Amino acid sequence: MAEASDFKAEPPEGIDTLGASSEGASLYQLIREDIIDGRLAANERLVVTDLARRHGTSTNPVREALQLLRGEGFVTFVPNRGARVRPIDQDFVRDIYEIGVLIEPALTRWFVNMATVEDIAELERIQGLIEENNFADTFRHSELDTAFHTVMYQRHYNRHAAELWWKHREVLRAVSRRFNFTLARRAAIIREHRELIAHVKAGNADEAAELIARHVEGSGRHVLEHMRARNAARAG
Amino acid sequence: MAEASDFKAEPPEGIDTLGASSEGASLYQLIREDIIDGRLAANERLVVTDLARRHGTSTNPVREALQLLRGEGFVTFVPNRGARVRPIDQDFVRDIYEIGVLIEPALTRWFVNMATVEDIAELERIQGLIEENNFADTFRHSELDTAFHTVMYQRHYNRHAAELWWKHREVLRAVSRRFNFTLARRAAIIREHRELIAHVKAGNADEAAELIARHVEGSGRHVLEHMRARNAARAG
DNA sequence: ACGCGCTAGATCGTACATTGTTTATCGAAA
DNA sequence: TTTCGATAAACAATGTACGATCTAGCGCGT
Repeated sequence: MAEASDFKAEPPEGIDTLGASSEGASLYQLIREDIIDGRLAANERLVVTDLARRHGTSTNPVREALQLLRGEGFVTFVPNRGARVRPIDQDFVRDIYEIGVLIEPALTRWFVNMATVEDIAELERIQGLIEENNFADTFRHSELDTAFHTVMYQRHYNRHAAELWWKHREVLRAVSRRFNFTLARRAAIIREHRELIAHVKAGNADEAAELIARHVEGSGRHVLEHMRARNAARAG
Repeated sequence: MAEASDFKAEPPEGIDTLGASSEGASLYQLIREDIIDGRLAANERLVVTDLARRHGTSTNPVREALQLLRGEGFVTFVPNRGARVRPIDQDFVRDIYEIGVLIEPALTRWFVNMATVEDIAELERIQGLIEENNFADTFRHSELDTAFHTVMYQRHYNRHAAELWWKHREVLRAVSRRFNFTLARRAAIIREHRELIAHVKAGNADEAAELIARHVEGSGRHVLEHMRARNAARAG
């Protein structure tokens, strides 16, 4: 985590992102990304035979991948009628952001009290990269922003909460990648990140937590506005 | 929800508790309960062939059930080495309670602002049954207590949060069923429930939320103390 | 037009082949 | 004799193929 070119977002340690089997792993990830990135439409049927053919395997790995996705909430099942894509709509995104608003402040509070000099240096390094990039490459920004928050939550003792955050984050990252940042939002992100670092340095846990709550809420509002606008455009 | 004998805890609407396939459904539930109730030891290997034989099916339904459980976090997988039971230890329970402390107040706040006369009547009815039972039948208390909180969270617009709460609740219900309630805890539960109803009636959302936070935290502390004691006894 | 039955297609369960891992046994060296 | 190492055999996970069961959609008959 010291290379200047290192900006690929990594999950917090101890969280298994891989699928079960060698074949199943890629299948799981492929289908999942197809759902999150919107290549598979909402409520679309997931026919096992088709997926198997498309990915060049037999049906069994597909079935297991679908069950895994079901457990994670990305597909729904009706007995004897197969699987469907759970729609990642505004409600879904709103729900996730609201949970983030509740959980992230607590994670942040802990981080502020446990942050080392190296942590702060890492935060500032990533923040430097974020400002250097300055939203020119939105994909890169997305990765950097995720990395920024990962530094804070990575080592939290509540692995369950960290895992939850990461899973939500993966969805939101994919969703927000579809939109551009408004100028107001860009400014807010830079400002709030700087403020956050200042709070961490000063050890102001409460202020940091409160700031994160606003940060996440602002981020959610921003994405939801975009989704709403796009939906309106599509409908009109 | 009007019969006096109705005290079986039901999940909030819109949450699919059933497994995928007819056979797979029961398999999923059986294995899950074996894990939660502790009949399957922590980190125990889950051999597909064994489970299939034991439940009188072939391996495929077992594999799918395991993947489903993996997605829900009850089972861990290592490629080519199969599945293991994720230990439901003190850390796990603590993590879940801490998330509850963060989420439930928000759910409660919403409920207080949306509660109908019928909701309050239902709360009072269940509370009456709880006090009538007075912890004589701990299983029954567990169900009633779950029903009490379900009334509050059932119709929350954030389905994701409600679902999360329910999943956590199912685990905690099974864990806490193993222990008896201390007298202090019994008194606290009755008192806090009554207080909560009063807050709901008065429309004091903030007070109710704050009370729930304490309620959940107290419940968590109680269970964790029991677990700690049992572990100490086992080790000594 | 409406209902009934049939057929196409998909899910679900079983059986089997393949691949990788673990364990036990045997042999050689210390 | 013991210990280490290699090899082989048992075992279990993963992938493939197939048959049974269920659903849905279409056409036919009334």
